[in-house]
Amino acid sequence: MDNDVRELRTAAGLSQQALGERLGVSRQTINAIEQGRYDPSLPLAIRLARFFGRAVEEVFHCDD
Amino acid sequence: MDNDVRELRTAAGLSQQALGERLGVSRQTINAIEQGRYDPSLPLAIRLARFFGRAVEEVFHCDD
DNA sequence: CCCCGATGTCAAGCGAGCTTTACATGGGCA
DNA sequence: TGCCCATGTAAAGCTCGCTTGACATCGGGG
Repeated sequence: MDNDVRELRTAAGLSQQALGERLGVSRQTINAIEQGRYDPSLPLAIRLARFFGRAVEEVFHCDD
Repeated sequence: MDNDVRELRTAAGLSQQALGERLGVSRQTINAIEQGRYDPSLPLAIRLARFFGRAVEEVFHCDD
């Protein structure tokens, strides 16, 4: 399950810290998601996608 | 965070057990999600939405 | 050179997601 | 009546999602 969070975030000109604050999570959480260390919870995934104006499926890609 | 899983499942004529088997999770997991006892993980949410031919956001509604 | 913002990462801790096993209820059908 | 399917629920256990706090590195600007 990889994702486009880093590309979308940098394209938006935001730091991991800034994005975390906008979404109500810590910068470590954003970092872990970008690195693929774990998947976000469903509510966080929806907030992330909505923040970038994309569908969840467009931001998070299942590898199967 | 409520969802339309029960409606979609019954419309598809499937039992909780049958749906769980199709998606690779237990029937208790399907039951808990339908009852809103907890949210599915992101990969399971994507599998559920895809199974019913919907977008994740169409099946799972954030209450905010 | 020193400072600072941005990133990477670790450890400890807590609650959520999911499992298996098990027991209870209600409905339909022989 | 008895059986079976579907559903609801509970306990115990494991891993994951996320937190705070901390420390390390790198690059740029004074």
